[in-house]
Amino acid sequence: MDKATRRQQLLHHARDVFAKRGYHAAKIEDIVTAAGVARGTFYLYFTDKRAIFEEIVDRTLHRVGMAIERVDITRPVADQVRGNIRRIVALLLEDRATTKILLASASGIDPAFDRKMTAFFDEVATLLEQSLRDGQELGIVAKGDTRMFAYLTMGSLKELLFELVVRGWDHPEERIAEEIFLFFRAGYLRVD
Amino acid sequence: MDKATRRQQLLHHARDVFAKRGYHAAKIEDIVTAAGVARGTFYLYFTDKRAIFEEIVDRTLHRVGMAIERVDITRPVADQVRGNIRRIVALLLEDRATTKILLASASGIDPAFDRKMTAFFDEVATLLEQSLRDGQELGIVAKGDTRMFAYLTMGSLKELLFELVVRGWDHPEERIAEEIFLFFRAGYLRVD
Amino acid sequence: MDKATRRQQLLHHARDVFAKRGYHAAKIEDIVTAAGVARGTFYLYFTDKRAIFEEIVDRTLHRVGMAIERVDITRPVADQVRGNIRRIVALLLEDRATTKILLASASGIDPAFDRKMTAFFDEVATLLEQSLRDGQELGIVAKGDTRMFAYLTMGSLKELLFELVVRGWDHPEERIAEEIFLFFRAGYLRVD
Amino acid sequence: MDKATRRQQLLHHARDVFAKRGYHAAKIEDIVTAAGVARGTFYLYFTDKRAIFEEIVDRTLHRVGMAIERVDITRPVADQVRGNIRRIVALLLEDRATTKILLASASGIDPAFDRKMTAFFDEVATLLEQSLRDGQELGIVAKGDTRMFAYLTMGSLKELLFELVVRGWDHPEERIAEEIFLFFRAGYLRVD
DNA sequence: AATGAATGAGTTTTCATTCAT
DNA sequence: AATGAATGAAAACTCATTCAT
Repeated sequence: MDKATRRQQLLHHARDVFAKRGYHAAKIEDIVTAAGVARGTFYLYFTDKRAIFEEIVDRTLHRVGMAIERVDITRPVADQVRGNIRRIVALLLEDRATTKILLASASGIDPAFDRKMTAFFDEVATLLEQSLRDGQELGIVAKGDTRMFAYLTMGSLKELLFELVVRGWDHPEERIAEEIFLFFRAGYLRVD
Repeated sequence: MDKATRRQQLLHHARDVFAKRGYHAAKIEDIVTAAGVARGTFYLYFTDKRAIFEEIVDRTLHRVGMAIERVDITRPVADQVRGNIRRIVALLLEDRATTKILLASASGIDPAFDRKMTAFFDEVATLLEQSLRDGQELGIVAKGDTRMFAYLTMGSLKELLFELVVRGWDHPEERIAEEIFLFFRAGYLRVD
Repeated sequence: MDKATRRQQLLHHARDVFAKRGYHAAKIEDIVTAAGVARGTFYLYFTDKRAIFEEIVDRTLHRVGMAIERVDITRPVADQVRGNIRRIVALLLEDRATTKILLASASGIDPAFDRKMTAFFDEVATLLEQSLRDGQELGIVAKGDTRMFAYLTMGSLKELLFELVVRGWDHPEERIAEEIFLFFRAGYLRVD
Repeated sequence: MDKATRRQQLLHHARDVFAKRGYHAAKIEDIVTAAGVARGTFYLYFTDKRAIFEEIVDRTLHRVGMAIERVDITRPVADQVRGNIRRIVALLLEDRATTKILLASASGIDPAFDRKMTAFFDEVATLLEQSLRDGQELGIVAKGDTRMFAYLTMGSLKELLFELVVRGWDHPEERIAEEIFLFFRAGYLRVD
């Protein structure tokens, strides 16, 4: 087994252990047992527990970052928004273990790591906010605080994915993105 | 100092410590130092670290539960919904330290505790879902999966409060509830 | 048992363990077993293994430093030199375990500690050198490199004490200082 | 590269690593990296870390042993003593890395090794003592404890070389032996 | 009730040594 | 012979909890 494969193997099992137990309850022992290697082997590939956790999280954060495309307001907007939602949802449902880690345990690790997560979501919020501002100028986004819209958007997505992935709520995957889109477009309350 | 006051004092300081450091990084030592009592005293009032954490969380969960009133569809709905949002937001912004704990560290404690948090949000989601179903029958809630609406609702609220409380985002408190209400009523996207 | 006594007890047993095994072979386990306390107790009194070792060494280094009196050249010199030698020898033979540590294991601990030892002996050498220079001006110290005389002096003392303490060489204690004095005064070779 | 050369290469680099870091801080990894061989290769040539260290030390101990010639009292003594000092000093200044190991880290390795060092210096002390006894009979060594003279001699030499090699004290090499000789012959104190 | 010293289980990490290739 | 990945024993250190005073 070559180095890269062994690394993958450790990442793979670590991901499962973190998803199952959470960061603090996950012991190096659990990871190496799952991977079927000796304790010392772990430290040949990762400097410490935090490093492997960070790598797992980073990889997916990066993919999520890549999945979000800035909305081009010179083209039809609806499908671009739908596309963004769809890509994020698909990506996060594809590797449920990592999504679980991301949404359920990637906080309270240590100050530096927490800052990193914060920074990521800040970045996404800022990206989103810019699009929303562009949209307001074109009249395709309602008036209101765009930062707040951004948080409301992220929060609703996060919670939904959390329920789907962490709590195993069963909902037809293909309809998720569309329903979220509709929620952003028209809310659900029909009162005056 | 009588028993009840001493308990309060410990709860108070524990809350601050948990809010500042998170559950795992918070040490009993930190709490008793902050409270100005001896280490052993802590265990006269609480069976263990988890117990005091749970009590802090429970108290607020309970208050949040109490703040949510089932919408009475025989009366005008809009203000009842507004009221629910307002009460939750007010309550959670009133004790920011506890809200911080609730939204940033109350997970990954241990399986039993995690289940309890899950159960609480399940309960809220179910309550919300019932209201949404009632609303659908009356035509004041859009068609669609009510469970999903419930999650989207909770998620957006949680994220917003998280940003306000944990990250210190500054937003005029009095307008928060109204803007959330509008978001649920009409979303923000104005595309076809 | 009060804190100070417990500290002393740990210092006492640690000294014996370090003297017997040397720094690296001495385990915290050995120390706490010898002291009859739990492992954690050790860390209530000392931050780590190095800290207790340093404290043991420092205490004696300090006493040795105090024992050396600058020779006052306006008064008869011989007895002052004798006094210095006598005090150092007496002090180091009084607590043989610590002297053993000082002469046999207080090196190779870590760079910072090694520098500290170095600094101490440098200081002693410098003190000695100054006295030797004063002596040269008065004609009671032979011409020659005073730094070298200082090292030769320290080295001969160190080795002798090492043999007495570490290797258990038996030599009448009361005559040691006088014989060393004679060695510095006249060497032993009687060749031309 | 043949076996003998590879061995030499490992010994050479091990010596440098031990000199730089000391026995305990020197890692096998450091040695093989310096030597440019694989970790496993090390164990083809040496049974363990101690073995290579011992070989480095032994080699020089042996050369020092060889350099000391028993003083022949039927011939002029002064130059024979001078010669002994000169040979030892030259030999130890020639390979400063090994001398550093010998004087700064060759203790606290393990009981067996420590005994070996002890035994070597015992042997030298005994050799020296015998010469000193012979000398006393001829009247060319002062009265006094010859064992003590032996230790004082060894100690002064060791410390001086330690300062020259380990601490980088700069002193004209050609004069060292002569000054030491003078020290043994007449000390430096000129008091009554 | 209050204290705070003592406890020791639990975990991470290091690194000399082994061994399959 | 050479390699270097794998091993696992060993040790330090932490901290929630207990308990004698």
